[in-house]
Amino acid sequence: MNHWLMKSELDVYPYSQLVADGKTHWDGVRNYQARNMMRDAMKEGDLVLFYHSNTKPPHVAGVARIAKEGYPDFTSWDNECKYFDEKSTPENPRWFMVDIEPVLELNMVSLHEMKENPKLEGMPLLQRGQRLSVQPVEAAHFDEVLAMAGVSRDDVN
DNA sequence: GCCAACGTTGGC
DNA sequence: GCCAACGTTGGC
Repeated sequence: MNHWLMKSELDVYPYSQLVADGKTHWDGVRNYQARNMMRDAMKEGDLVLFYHSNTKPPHVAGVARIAKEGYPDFTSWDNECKYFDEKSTPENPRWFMVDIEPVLELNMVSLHEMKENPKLEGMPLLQRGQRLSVQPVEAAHFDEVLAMAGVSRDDVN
């Protein structure tokens, strides 16, 4: 199983909204690296750290799970949609998304705390200048973030 | 294929 | 609001 981190702006789509919705399609990603991960690497059942960006403090808010593997992002050919891309069509989709569902809300683990934790050294999220909204997470790092939130792997199975 | 200009992300 | 990082665009 692979592990991931996905960013969402708190005031755009918070973890609580994912809980309320029960499941959502992760549309609007328009970055090729992130697209490739969603299209090729994410597998159903993979676990995701759900991260709130653009808030104080930025933090991990919960665990989610890949509920449906990569498929074309239909908002990309909807010209009413802000994510419209004229180069993407149903016949030749340029952008992909996955579905995710909530698993467990976590006690907030702040970016600051994570930076202070030597066990998380090398985690992409903590690298200077990284901006990817979808990132891979090593299993050991994933477990350590869970530990910081006071839960264990067993709690998310 | 290079690279300057520009836009976006996102922490601070 | 600032600005570093970095992706994208488009002229050449």
